[in-house]
Amino acid sequence: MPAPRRPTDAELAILRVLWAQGPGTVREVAVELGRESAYTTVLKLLQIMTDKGLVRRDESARTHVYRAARSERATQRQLVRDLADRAFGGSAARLAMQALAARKASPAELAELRGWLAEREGKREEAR
Amino acid sequence: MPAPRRPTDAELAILRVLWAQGPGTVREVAVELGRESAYTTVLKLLQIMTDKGLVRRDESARTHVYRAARSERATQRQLVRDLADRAFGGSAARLAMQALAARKASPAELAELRGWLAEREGKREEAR
DNA sequence: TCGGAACCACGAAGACCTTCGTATAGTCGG
DNA sequence: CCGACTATACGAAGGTCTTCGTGGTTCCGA
Repeated sequence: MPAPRRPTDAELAILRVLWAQGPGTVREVAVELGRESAYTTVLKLLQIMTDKGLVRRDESARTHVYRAARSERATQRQLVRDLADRAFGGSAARLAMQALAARKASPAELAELRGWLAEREGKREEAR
Repeated sequence: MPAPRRPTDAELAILRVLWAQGPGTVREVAVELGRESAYTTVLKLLQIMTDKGLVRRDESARTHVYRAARSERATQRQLVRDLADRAFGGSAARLAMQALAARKASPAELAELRGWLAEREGKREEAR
């Protein structure tokens, strides 16, 4: 089995729809993507993604139903790890700081992040 | 001017060398990359990157010297923003949290991150 | 039953990416 | 001056990505 490649841009756009809407048909995905891409383009991509293992296809009905093979979280982690390796010397923390600097986060998001860090701090204390 | 595309994998590998070592010749970059790619491959990529505006070339000497056109930080920000848009609904904070969850950060890095957040908190207080 | 609508499979075009071989020309030691 | 070494430029091959048209099938309403 060759090394798993990361999803391409067009593939990611389709995965976003499947994650948000749940499993769906080619038409449903195409409609959701708007008139950006023709029906057959979406079809072709989904076929390729099936071959790659990015989505799974239910062929029991005439109109096939596709669903994402991996969760949004798992895919996000893969992409983040990949970017950390390619551009941040493998450091996820440096990536995280650049992310916060690159785009303003809402107070709610910052609070969530602080909570997350505090919790981790707590666990470290416990481990002593 | 067309929309600036993000650096490709091979381009990023070269940029990493230029950021770490400072401006350099084709040979210096090729050596630093190891035997992964032939000299002429690096040359070709640097020529393309020059056309794209990713690097600048000093041709005053016979042996040209290349340097990154944009700083490492600026490029990292662009990549992070791009990934946030493509896979995190535009939220850099969610990206940051996934990054921290995806790969263990060292205590030093976590401390730095806490300090960064605390400082931001301070600034927000000041602004009142 | 018949014609249109919806479906899937397939192929091919065009754009990029990455690789490297070959051609050509400047440089320098002997 | 000449050969070896270095440099740049260029072209082409082979791969991936994205797009969409065409063809063939199935379904369904009139």
